[in-house]
Amino acid sequence: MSATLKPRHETDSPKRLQILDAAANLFIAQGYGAVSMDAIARAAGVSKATLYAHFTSKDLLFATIIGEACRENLMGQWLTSLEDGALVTDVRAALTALGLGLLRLLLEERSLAIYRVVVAESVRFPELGRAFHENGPVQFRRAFGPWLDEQAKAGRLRAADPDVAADQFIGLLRSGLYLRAALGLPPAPTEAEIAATVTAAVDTFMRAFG
Amino acid sequence: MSATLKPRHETDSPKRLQILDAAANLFIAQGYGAVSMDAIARAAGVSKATLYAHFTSKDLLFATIIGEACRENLMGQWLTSLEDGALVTDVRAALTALGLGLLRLLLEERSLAIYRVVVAESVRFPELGRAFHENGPVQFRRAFGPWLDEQAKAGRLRAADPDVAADQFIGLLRSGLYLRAALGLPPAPTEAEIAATVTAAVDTFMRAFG
DNA sequence: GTCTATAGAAGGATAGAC
DNA sequence: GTCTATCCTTCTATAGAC
Repeated sequence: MSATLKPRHETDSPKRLQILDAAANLFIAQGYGAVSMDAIARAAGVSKATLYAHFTSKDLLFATIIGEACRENLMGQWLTSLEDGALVTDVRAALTALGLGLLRLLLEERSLAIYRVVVAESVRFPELGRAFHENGPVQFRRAFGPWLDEQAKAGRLRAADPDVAADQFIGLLRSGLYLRAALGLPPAPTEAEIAATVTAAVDTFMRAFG
Repeated sequence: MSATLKPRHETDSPKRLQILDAAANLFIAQGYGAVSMDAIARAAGVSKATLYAHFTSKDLLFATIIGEACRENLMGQWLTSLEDGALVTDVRAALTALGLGLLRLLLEERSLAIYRVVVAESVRFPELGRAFHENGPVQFRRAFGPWLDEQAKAGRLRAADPDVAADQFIGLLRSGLYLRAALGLPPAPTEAEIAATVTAAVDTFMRAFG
């Protein structure tokens, strides 16, 4: 339950990488309780003894893998789109591009699966909740807030608390569609629904802060 | 896995009610995988044989209990506040009262625990996702939408798609605080934070739809 | 209906050979 | 490091007595 959390390295043994990959797929898809160490060993093509030679417990393996999944930047990659030259002065276009990228990412099956696992196990594994929060909302605020301030200084947006505005933008994006998808309810979101949700979110945001 | 789902009745045997109560507390607090039938029997003060006499499988017991928890109206009780006479003509006050009631309810430890369990298990138990969605967002739309239409007809709100507006109001309420609480991250939300979140949500909503 | 006792399977973790 | 084989615990579910 307490040991060193080694991140993944290219120098890691092939077996270790096999274990990490197999366990990640299983844990992310099925959660902690539904996956056995037997199943992981089988999927990784190693014996259970080898598995335990690399990870001293199931808890440690789980925390390592899901923590790493959270740190693989849920949102960071999309924030750079705010720096796109053509969009700097067109607030609505910038928000729409950002919103589309973010919502598509949030609705990917892998993102949803990580969300389900983290929400389910964050009580027993508090470090997972912290990692998810830090790499999701917190990171978004850190990048989006300054951009909002910049736009406000340029007179293209009303001055407001940037953290609140950032949270509300995410909240608007996650309205409606997201919960349905997180619960796995059919029908799966269509690209048209995603676009409509983003448009509605940007409309509301611009009316409030434009 | 498939059997008749009997709801709770006053005519039910005391043992059955003991089982339902004990199992509900355990499942809601710890989820499906972490709770054993042994633990439920112990907490209910009955033997495992008695437990199985009432519920033919762990799956059935789990689905019965969580489904019932979803149908115990997560939101319905608060929608009546919209009919409060004094608030009919004061849109901002009505939204603030509604928002406070809803957000406080959503942040209760029991509501959060149900959310965690449903999100975690809705893939394996699709009926739970449906029950949660139907008794949460869908029911809210059904009550909030007509109220919005009414306000629009009275000229106190701008005409807009009531479903979208209802979803966005929930989205604004759940921005920031809610995810942190769902992940169990300290510090626990204070009443001041709740009030500030509601005020900010109503502000944004009124700027967009007022 | 309710209990004690237990079957039968699967779980996490380890010993010892190579 | 890696394997096979196995230990011990815990799990779901049931048989049989009252």
